[in-house]
Amino acid sequence: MILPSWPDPAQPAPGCGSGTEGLMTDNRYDPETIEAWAQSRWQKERVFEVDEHDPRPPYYVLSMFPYPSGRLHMGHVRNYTIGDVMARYRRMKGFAVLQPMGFDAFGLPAENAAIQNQTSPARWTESNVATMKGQLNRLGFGYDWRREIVTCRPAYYRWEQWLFTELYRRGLAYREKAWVNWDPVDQTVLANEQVIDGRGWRSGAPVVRREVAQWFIRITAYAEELLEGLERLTGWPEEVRRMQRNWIGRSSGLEIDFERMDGKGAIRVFTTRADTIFGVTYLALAPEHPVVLEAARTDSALDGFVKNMRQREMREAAIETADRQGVPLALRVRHPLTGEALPVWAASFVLEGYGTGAIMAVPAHDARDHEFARRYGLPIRPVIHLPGEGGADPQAQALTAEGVVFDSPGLDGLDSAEARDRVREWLGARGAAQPAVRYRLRDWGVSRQRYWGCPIPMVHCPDCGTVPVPAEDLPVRLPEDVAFSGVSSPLLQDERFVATTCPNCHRPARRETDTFDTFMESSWYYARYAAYDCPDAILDERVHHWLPVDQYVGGIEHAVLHLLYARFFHKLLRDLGWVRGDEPFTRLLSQGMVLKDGAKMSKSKGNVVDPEAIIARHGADTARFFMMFAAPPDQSLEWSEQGVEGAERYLKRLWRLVDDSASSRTEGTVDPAALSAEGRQLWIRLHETIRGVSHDYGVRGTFNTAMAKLMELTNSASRFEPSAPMDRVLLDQVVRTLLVLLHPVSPHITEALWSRLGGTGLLALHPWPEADPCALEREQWEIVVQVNGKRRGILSVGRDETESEIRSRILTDAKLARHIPSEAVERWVMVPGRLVNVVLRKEESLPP
RNA sequence: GCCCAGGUGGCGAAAUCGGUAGACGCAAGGGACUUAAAAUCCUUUGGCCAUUCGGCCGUGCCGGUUCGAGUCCGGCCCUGGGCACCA
Repeated sequence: MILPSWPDPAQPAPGCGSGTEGLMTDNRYDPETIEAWAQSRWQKERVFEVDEHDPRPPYYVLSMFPYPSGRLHMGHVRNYTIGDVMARYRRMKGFAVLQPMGFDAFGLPAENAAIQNQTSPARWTESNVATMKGQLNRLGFGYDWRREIVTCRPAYYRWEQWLFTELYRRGLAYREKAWVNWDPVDQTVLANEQVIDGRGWRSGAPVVRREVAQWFIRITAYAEELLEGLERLTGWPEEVRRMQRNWIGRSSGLEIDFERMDGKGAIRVFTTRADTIFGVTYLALAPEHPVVLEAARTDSALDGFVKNMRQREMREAAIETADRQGVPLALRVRHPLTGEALPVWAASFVLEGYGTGAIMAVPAHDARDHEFARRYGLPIRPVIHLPGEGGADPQAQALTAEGVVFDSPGLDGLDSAEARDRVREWLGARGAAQPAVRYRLRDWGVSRQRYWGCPIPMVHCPDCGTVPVPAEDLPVRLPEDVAFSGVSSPLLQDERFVATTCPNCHRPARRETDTFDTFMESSWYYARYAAYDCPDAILDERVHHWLPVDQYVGGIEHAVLHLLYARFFHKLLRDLGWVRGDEPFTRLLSQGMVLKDGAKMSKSKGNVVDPEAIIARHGADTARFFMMFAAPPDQSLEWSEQGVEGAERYLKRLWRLVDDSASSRTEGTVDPAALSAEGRQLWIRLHETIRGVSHDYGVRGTFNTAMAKLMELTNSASRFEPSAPMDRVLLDQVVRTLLVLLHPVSPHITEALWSRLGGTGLLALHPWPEADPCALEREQWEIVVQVNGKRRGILSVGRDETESEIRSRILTDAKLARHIPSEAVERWVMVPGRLVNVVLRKEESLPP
């Protein structure tokens, strides 16, 4: 028996890839050696490097880039394996696949680590980047590393700064004093998206309210488009779309003016229930509402209440749902329809940031208004009832559902929707109301009082005010040799950074010391990969070749943070003329978490499994195989050391199959007519596997079922004993096809075995096989025979057998017929190729 | 409280369009090989009844539609996730 010997990793085989030269004669499966060998082959052949001149059609696969925390964790391994499998599959399908990788390198952990380890955030970060890059390569992921983006490098962030100044010039970025979420541990402001259950998303500390001057980007200007665009994102999981829909939180209603009886103008409220306007018994204003603040100056009780509200923590505000407090103002307003004088209250449950910060309270039909009214003895006036129902006592409980209006002159008998229309017409005609659409979504606060982030390119000039840094002066470099002591940003004390001149008047001025929220960097990196080395602009025409991303892969935890911001930035870039199309990511796969003992892996739980240890023990191919086999990609995956061993056992079995079949294989073309009966079965199975696996990879994205099908075919091939000469040709075909189909998941072992079988070229570039339709056209089926829906047996049926032939065979089959008294058959349900159900008349069914 | 997923053997899971429930793998039991162990191979494995042929039950619970339901419909329970004073 002559087998090609192992290629020597030290002397990679030449491009033609016969792989016959080399020194190794050992037949053992040694992952470490073959993985290094395969990786050096791909690198030498530049398999993963693509550009826009490639004649193959483009396909862009992107996995969410990691924060360089130091080492990869299992979540990364899963995420990037899914991405790599999709990329390798599409490459074999003939696409020029762009799969880039980079690092989301700004962020707070670098500052903490720098203090702990007496190093600088820059050095710490860059060293982590190097480590993690090595780990990614060790796993065999096929990235075009020429395009690498490390976001803390000026070549990248200068364009982020430039983009921000453009937005500023267009009024899409602005600075404003605002009540913000302040994280007292991280000493910084948080966006609403970054507050989870009243706590900072990273520190976990209770967030407090503070009024600080902040930079904002006007995401609300795109709220409608961001919402509407979700409808067309059919390649996204419904779950993510729903979460974004909730987050944007559109509601449409009416803004209504209530005239102040002191003659000083009006208070404007926002309501979605104008149909209840005759049920209004008071107005409630947020504690931060300007009218409240003004009144508090001369009202000490009110002033105390306002100060108290300001100090409460966000979390308490959430818990205190039941505790609705308020203080009355010495002010009345006029009801716009009845002219009645209504009291005005400052109330804890009204939010300054939503609507107009003021509501018309209808205690009979709103649970919050109701509780507040009961607590302070305010009147409750029902104006809605449900048709055909006596209904509960409106004094005891609010009726919040829509219904039919009563006790409302001019609206009586109308349903809620009709009544709203009429109120809008009445008040609109008098200029006392206008339709309004409000969103839960707020403008994105992007200022962070941290050091390790992208400097906000603005200068504060005593004479000219806030001035953007001109494009030719960008980037504003973040000084990297800083003295690092405590929690506050070293930029505040760094005169070399802060002291500058005004770009306008050239007199001394001060730089902005806030840095950007790190979600800024990840909002546009997908586009920069396409124009990674463009030196004089943010992007260039190459983005039109690659964008949008065909397949994006990442964790569900970014459903409303990163994925909403990136969609927003894409629209900004589109409106500035840099990209085409409305959405950045056509298809999205949200992969599930990696669990151990039913819980998310974390240091505090002590259940972390280090990917590097797994690779050292079992090899990258085994790790990748297990990740794909153990669960569908969008579900959580339970880590199992025994499962990993099972995956390794499978790869060893495949290795042995190639070895063992060496003497019984013959190269050539399969002629189905010349196969033995068993050979024909295997041939059919081969082509069914090709069809099934292709469907699983390309359409369903269920890699676990694809692996199961490959294991079945492997088992069949191992058991197969060739009898006809053509059987030997078939066996060769099956073994080779197995390698091709498994390659996206376990690329190294398959590349090595391919080389060993004398396969031409690199398997990584081998065309994907097509199933032979002749093999899929079956001549024989096993169909199930049921009697009254109960399975009673199985019957082998030929393609040409008629229904009546099948029926008579069932009635004469000894095992089946005893369940069927022939005179009792009521009807035959026949599903071709599937089953036959014999339905008996009830009273004549046989007892067991 | 509102919205959304999910609940299938001892475990991870499969069943793709309403048509054989448990593919594939893990674990466990039995056996082969071995002086022995590891590795590997063969074999059994949802529950109950039966010496055998075989039968009955079984996809969270209760009901319904259907010749036929893990899959569709109604109600409920549990787990996980998202949102949560949004007017």
